[in-house]
Amino acid sequence: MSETERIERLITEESGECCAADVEERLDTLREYRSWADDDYATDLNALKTLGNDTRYEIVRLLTAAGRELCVCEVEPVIDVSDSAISHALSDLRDAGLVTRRKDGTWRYYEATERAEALLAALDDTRGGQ
Amino acid sequence: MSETERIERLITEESGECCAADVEERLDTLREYRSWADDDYATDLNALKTLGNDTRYEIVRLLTAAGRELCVCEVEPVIDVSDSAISHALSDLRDAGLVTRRKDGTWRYYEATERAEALLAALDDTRGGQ
DNA sequence: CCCATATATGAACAGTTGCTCAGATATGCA
DNA sequence: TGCATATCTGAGCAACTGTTCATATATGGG
Repeated sequence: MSETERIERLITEESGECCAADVEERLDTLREYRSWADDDYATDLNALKTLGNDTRYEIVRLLTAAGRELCVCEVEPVIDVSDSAISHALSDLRDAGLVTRRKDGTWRYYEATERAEALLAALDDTRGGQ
Repeated sequence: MSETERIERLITEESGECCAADVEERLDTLREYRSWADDDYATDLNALKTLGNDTRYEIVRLLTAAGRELCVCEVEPVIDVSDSAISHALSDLRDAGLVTRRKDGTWRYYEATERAEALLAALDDTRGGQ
């Protein structure tokens, strides 16, 4: 059973009839839907991948809840992994465009970006929806 | 070097002075930031984990671009993994609250939820921001 | 009731990920 | 310039994930 045949069967059930051209048209339309901007694709997906991890998600929630930049040493007492893991996490988050970094002496201050806040807000705004 | 000492040093640099009570207060505030709703936590994180995967992300983008429910057999010709992988992906997306399913005979129609659309919109709206 | 079709499920295995440990930078001060 | 502190980096390994293959379920029609 080829996929083309299945689409043909589907269209037949939907509209009562179906020719080869109908199948091609449907497939073209579907392929069209899939062709979104390729440059953004990797970046966007990476933002989701990066935020979709306990440690990194917790850090971003913390930064957002604080509503201000936090020093690495303020993050460490609250998040239960090693200092090294936090440093790795912050670095990944920065690469993903989810936090920014400011240097001040040996201190490093991190703050959630608009993008991170928008993603959390999307979650907050759609809770309980089906 | 304990974390408490580092916080003490930070506060001293920030405000010129720091006593033990200042450190405790700062730590309490930080811990407070971290105590968000625990029920939602797992659900929200799971939504991000689930969407942060090539196949599943592509499927959700496809459904959103289509702007209508799609039959499984319409998803399969466009996404380059086995039928089984697509079925697994759709099932995971449904568990995560990112798509809904409607049965019609042997066909299954899937559609992106508000939550999925909100997350994609958050990405779309914050592109190019630092 | 039996068969064909559409989709779902489970096991298994390769690939990826996230943690910790050890050590490397980098900054400020004596 | 040498030391202490704050943070970062890389390697290594255990744990997790995503895919495929084989098989199961479910629905409709003859």
